[in-house]
Amino acid sequence: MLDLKLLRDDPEAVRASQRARREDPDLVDAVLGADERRRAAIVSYERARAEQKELGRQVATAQGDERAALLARTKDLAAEVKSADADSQAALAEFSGLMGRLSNVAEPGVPEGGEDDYVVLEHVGEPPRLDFEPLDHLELGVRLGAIDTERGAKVSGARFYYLTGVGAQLQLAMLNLAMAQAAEAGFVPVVPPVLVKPEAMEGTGFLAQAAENVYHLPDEDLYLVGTSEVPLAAYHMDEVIDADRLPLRYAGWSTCFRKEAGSYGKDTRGILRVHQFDKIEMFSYVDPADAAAEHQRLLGWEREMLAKVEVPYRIIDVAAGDLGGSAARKYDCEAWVPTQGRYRELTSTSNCTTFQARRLRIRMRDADGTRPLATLNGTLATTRWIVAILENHQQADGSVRVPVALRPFLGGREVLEPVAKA
RNA sequence: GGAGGCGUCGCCUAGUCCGGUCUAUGGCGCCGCACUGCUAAUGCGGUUUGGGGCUUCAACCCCAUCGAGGGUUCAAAUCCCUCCGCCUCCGCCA
Repeated sequence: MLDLKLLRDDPEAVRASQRARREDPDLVDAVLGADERRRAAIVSYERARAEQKELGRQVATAQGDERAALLARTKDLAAEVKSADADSQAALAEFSGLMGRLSNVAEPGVPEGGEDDYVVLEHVGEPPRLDFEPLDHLELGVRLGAIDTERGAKVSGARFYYLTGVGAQLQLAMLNLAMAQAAEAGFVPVVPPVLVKPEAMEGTGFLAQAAENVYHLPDEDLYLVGTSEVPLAAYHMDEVIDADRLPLRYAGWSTCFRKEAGSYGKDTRGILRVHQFDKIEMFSYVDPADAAAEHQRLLGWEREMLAKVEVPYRIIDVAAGDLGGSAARKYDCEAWVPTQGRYRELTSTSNCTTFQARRLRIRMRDADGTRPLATLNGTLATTRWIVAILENHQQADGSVRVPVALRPFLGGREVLEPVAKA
């Protein structure tokens, strides 16, 4: 939810942001109009209700004819209150519907434009110079006995897979390494629920543009989360947090589910784009004044983790039109994938400012009072990282060198060797 | 899954049977003030949350809020319905 005060005080700023996001700037005026109508309706209702209450007090003590007369008057008032209440509820529903469609205001400096208008901030590491024809991650995964997409499809359908043997161990090692790093940095490790109520999904902004990618269980009206950001954000829903407890940092480990609607034919090979994967997600609750700095810190922890798996990557500043509704700014780290000759997203960190906190009613309290805090999130490791690790560390004989930091989590193993086909 | 109990403004709690100054009681905690060598104790005042009005600010006023949402009624913490959560017992089962 956008800050209504900001919207009232500086609608032009919100219009500009909507334009930069390639969303409808006229929505701003529609929301402001609905806000006016809502306020007027509230005033009418409160006036009628106050009168009704006053008369009610008199009825309570009146006797005889006086009481009968009062009752007649208050009967009419009851009808008035009822209709004023209906009006204000309708006005509120209209307002909320429109307000909910407004995206967060992009941070100053965010590149304008859409998906392809990102700005590359930095390159880290060099793509490996391979003096042999590289195999792609699936070919490598099959040879290592690590990835089985055929059986994944047999059992569950397209975009499902089994991680087996060293594949399963590699994923566990990577996730454990990430969780260890997060814990070291002061994050509270969390294994959250992955089925959540509509309120949690709605509050984090995933039932807007991203709705088509969300799995829903209609019998129970529960949603499968596409990221632990959802349960980590909703964790403090409806709470007021003392400022001296901030920042609160959580690292969630969860399986993530995405329908990948609209990506037919894209990345169908291997485990780059799948319906189910595992992820370690960092999530921070901070004072809004500290949000931009926290965003940089999250990016820093992502860089630290990427360095540990020794893959070359670049950092991009995602353009306004590609931010998603909740984020004010988003940085992605994209790893080099040798067989594709391009960079692919491994992490994404978003500053959602107070947008999610308003929807989820999460506030902070300090000497200045109670107000919404800021939430931020960032990826620390996902199943997809296996793609980059296998491809960048492959050797001519089809074996894969294990990055040094991962070795303790893989029983000291330095190389993953091909196995006979199962 | 079945039966029963419970849910009150930080925590505990009165009120619910029998609707009306409930404009929600009291205690604890917390904040302010007073008193007091310090601390403690005591006294007085304040202390849910959200929204609106009026305001330089504060004060003040109004509306909503007794798990959530409906309903009955002139009037609901109180009566009725649905849902949610917690507890106890029974059943079932990884």
